[in-house]
Amino acid sequence: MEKENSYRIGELVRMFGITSRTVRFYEELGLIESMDRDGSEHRRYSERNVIRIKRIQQLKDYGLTLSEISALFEMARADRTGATVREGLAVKYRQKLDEALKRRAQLDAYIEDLSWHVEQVERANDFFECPGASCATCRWAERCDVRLLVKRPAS
Amino acid sequence: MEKENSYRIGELVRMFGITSRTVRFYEELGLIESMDRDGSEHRRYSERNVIRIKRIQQLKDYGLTLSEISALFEMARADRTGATVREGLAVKYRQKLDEALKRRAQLDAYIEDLSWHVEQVERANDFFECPGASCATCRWAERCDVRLLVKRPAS
DNA sequence: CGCTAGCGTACCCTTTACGTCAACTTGGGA
DNA sequence: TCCCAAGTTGACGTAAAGGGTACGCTAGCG
Repeated sequence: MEKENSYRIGELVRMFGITSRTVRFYEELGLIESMDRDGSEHRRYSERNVIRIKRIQQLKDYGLTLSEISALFEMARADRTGATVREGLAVKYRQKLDEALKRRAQLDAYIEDLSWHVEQVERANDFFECPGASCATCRWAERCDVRLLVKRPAS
Repeated sequence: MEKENSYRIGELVRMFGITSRTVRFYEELGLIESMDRDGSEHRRYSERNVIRIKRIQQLKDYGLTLSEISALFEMARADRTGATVREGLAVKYRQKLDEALKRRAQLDAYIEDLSWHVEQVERANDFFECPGASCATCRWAERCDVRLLVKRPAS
């Protein structure tokens, strides 16, 4: 069996476009552990570690936090068949998907609202400054420095 | 001219469903200032302050950060005609709208991707654990504890 | 006068995913 | 052998928008 080749931290940095701080941070969290540094002071990483970092990045891309990822890894250590972990992952994915759908609904409403307001402010229907003493909206005789947005009528 | 009526901080709390800590925090940031406390130790707020808080909440709802709001207020202090501020506001709104549109595009892609993955993981096509020695994806003879997600094929 | 809810200041804490020193130590090429 | 880029530990900082607590003072009503 040939010697497993190993990477130095800087190589990971270049591979993934992350910083060495990140790698060490992941180690702190127990997400990865470097190979035995036997004697050397410098960390060495196996192919396995590389894959693990890729995995972390993928899960991160799908919206899992590092602590969720950590929990999954923890699970994996106890459950070598993978069934429980897969179940947990499915749950997480569904959960993130639900959240995303909810976010999208909110975002749509927000976009609609905001585009209406953009139009208003460009037509000067929405004042930031009270226009002066005769301002009908304000309840003060003198100038005021805030004025409410025109409320978007329910369509 | 009748005496301007004033509110105590607790009243604002009840009005807006915010905490007194928040009100004082806004004061710290210079977003609002209470009326002159002349003599009293307790803050008093005018109608003006009330409107201002409403204004802050509206701008916050449209995605402006407190520091952006602060910058606008700062502008308003210098520019009493309102033209510059309105311009600034329009720019901010457009900017937030653009960001929102971009976020929505990303979110849509994310949702599509993730729903595909949900399906995969439920069909057990996406392993968290390597299934064992015969695993075709892994490059090691022994078990490994991470395996890459199946990559979603470009449709 | 006395009570107590309300208000005051001042300080640290939260979350997430690292960034940024500082001050050394080490590894590997010339 | 020498040198310097690369690596090390450890501590502290950052953003955002307040939350939480401690502990003391006050306003205003009966």
